[in-house]
Amino acid sequence: MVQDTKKYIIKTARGLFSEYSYPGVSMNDIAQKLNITKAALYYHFTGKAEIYKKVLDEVFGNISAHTAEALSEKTDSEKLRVFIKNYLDFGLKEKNFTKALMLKLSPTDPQIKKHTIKLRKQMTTSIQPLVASVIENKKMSCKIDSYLATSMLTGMMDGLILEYSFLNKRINTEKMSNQIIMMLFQKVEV
Amino acid sequence: MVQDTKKYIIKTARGLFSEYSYPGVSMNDIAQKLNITKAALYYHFTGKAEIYKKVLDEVFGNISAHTAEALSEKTDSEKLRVFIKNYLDFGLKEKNFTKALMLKLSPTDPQIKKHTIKLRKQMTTSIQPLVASVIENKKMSCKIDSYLATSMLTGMMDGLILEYSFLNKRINTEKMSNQIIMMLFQKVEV
DNA sequence: TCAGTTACTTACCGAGCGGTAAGTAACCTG
DNA sequence: CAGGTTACTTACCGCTCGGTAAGTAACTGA
Repeated sequence: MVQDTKKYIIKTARGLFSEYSYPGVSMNDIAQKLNITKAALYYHFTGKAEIYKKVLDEVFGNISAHTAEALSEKTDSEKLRVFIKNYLDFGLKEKNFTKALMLKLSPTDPQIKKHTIKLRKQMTTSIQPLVASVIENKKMSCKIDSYLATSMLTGMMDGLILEYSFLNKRINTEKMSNQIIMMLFQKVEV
Repeated sequence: MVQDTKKYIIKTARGLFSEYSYPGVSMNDIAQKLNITKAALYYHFTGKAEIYKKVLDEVFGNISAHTAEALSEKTDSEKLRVFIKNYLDFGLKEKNFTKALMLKLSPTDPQIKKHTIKLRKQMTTSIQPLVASVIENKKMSCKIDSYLATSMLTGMMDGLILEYSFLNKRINTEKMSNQIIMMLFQKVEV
């Protein structure tokens, strides 16, 4: 059962990367947690970078799924609300990981950085139209570029996730997502 | 001239930490850039952590100065605008540094993390009253906690800084600061 | 039964890390 | 001019890192 072992390695690695970030996790750490030797990891993968990339793919797969779920809501503002909530929930759960590392950060390996940028761009592209339509429908007092607004939204969410997990604060994502929408798009939803 | 050498070391270390982050810079890197040996650094400082802390103090000193400058403006909204612009300018200039690392991130050394939290809290505390008054005066459609709003503001700025420097995008901080105010506080300033 | 593959382990490598002990030139002071 | 201090350098330490070569049980198919 090669695939099972591989999947189990990825799963374990993901947990560690999520908790301690890429440079904070060694091949030995991963092997120890699996009760195997480091060399065994090199039987299944070409190296640390490959494992990390596979983890990244999985994480972005989850984000895509959450985004798709949000986009299946009825109204635009509801789509946005669910997207924000899902993103916050996910980011806070995957601590050091979705949080900061994969999104941006210490790109020691240029290939990993490239891969990350590609995946992240996919996500941004998928929600930008939504942000654009929300901005237009909500009659802002002044025109705002939808790309910038999307950056502000994702930037703000990332920033908040970083802030709260850094300070180990509790966060009510339900309330928070409503307040973000209220602040950014002037739409109040009790 | 002990002090001169020390200051020069700090200055050089700051540049490197800013560019490559704490774990990305070794004592050898710092020494090499100064054309001295690694051991010489240990003559002046107890270790890497001490150098980093000194750098952190300097950086936060700069931020405090910028904040004070902003707070000396006449109107609240102008204070806020200048603060945001200064913060963005500074964050983008000090790349990997103010950007992410010192703000939050891989706190291998718990002492450094503690130090960072303390310094960061100082900054937040100094602008929260400003945010509070801006919120109140701008008659939002719904009450928002000033602490949360401050977190959203700083989180958003950090997020944007991260985003733009990660993707190596140019950024017009003048325009950006106006748009942030517009989005967050419904105040337009051409 | 026996060769071949699979899924590992044991034992190692060289490089780089933070940090230190000992030595040494240059200077200042009595 | 001796003695001590200052500001270093040379040479090392132990450790961990990512990665590899070689060996080995367990299973598989002819």
